Amino acid sequence: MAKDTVRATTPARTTRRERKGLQQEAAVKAAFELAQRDGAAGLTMRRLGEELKVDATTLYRLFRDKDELLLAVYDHATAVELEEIGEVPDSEHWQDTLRRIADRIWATAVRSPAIAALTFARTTGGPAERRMVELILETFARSGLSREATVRYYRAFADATLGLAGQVAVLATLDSEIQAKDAASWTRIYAHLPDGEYPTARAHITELTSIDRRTIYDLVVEAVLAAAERESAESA
Amino acid sequence: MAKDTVRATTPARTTRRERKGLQQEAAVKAAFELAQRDGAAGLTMRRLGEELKVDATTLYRLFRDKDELLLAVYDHATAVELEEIGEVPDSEHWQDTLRRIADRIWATAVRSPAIAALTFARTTGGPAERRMVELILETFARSGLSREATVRYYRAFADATLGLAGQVAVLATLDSEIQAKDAASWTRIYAHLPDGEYPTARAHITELTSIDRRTIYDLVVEAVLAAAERESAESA
DNA sequence: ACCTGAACACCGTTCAAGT
DNA sequence: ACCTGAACACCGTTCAAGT
Repeated sequence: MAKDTVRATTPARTTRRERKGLQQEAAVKAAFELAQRDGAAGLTMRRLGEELKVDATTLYRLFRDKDELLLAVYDHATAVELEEIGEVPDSEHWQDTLRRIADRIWATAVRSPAIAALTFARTTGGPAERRMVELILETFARSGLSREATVRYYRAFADATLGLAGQVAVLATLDSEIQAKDAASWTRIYAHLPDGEYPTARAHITELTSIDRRTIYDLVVEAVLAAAERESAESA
Repeated sequence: MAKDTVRATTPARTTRRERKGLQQEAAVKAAFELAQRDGAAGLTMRRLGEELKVDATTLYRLFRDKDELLLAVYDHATAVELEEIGEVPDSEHWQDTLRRIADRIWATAVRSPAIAALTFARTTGGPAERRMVELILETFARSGLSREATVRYYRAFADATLGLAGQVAVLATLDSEIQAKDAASWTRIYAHLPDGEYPTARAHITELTSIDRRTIYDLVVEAVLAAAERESAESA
């Protein structure tokens, strides 16, 4: 519990900047846990202040506004991802590396939907994001793609994974009542409509109700990897 | 200007249900325009009430809550998309139909970012959404895929396009200051770092700064279509 | 039958005042 | 030098009261 680190209880031999850094770290950690526990709606400046036993307005000396705090929290989540991905063995095929990365991005969205939902479309500008960019670029570059194509596929991979993971995250932050409604939408809508109205949807009702989001995520990831592979084979 | 339709100024020969339907329609249209004009943050119940010259709380007889209103607005946007897509000629290749659909989904996100950002991860349950589902399913089914694969690719296509379009939409709803920061992030971050730190990112800096989001969108769409084509060729 | 408006329980953020 | 707390300008939503 480093809760009180936001207060000036640090020893005298730290510079102002170091102290501020530590306070930010403590606030980010607390915000992360708060969002985890109480969801996106629970992460407010007042509640975070309470958690840190500090007046909410004090947080504005640590972060310019709530947005900046959110981005810092998201970068923290990315740092965790990177740690889980760990070292990339030299022998690992570039596609397998990307599959592992995609898997961790998904895991973050499932574990921390509140944070992911709030920031999936954003650039954090933080150190973890930079390392992640470097890793994905490096990996596509290994495939033998041109510089231009490497960047194109890096972006396709990053945006598609974050976009799809963002959807699950947003959904997970909604009321469980709405989630249930969303999950049952196929049967709810099509099971009780006149026969002629949506013939194709009705003909596929079994398949529509049984497919899961992770399958779709993997399908899109594989489609992007396959396209990259084909393009690198062509240029070789 | 059908502004006052929310008030009970309709002739006596309409049932209560018809009247409510008209009022809902007028509210949805006004909400759509309000979001267009003032952005996501501008679409509040009070402001919508003002626009319709009705007390904000009156809207709660038309929609259970703000979420329900939002979904109705999103369904309205989907209806516009469908109109723009128009009839699908029998001669059109299934991939070209899907390209046109993807293009209109993108257009909605660019034109109505506030609405798209608020609802891209959601199911509206409305009539336009049902017709859209029917159209996309129908089109994939034309490719000769199995029932199971048709549904798989329908979802991959729909989720990927909405996810990516959702990202541009969310970005477009942010302060223009933040948008500029986001757009310039590559040069801002990597141009001023020590040489050894992110070698791959630095080596790709020109390409990273020049790529645009629409190129990435099209790349992902094409990757999904190519995967569908290969799978349908295999099963044939 | 329909609509209003006061009220509740919140938000993010600013800034003068305290220690 | 640092932190507080009152205050501002908002939210979505409920419900008793009006016409």
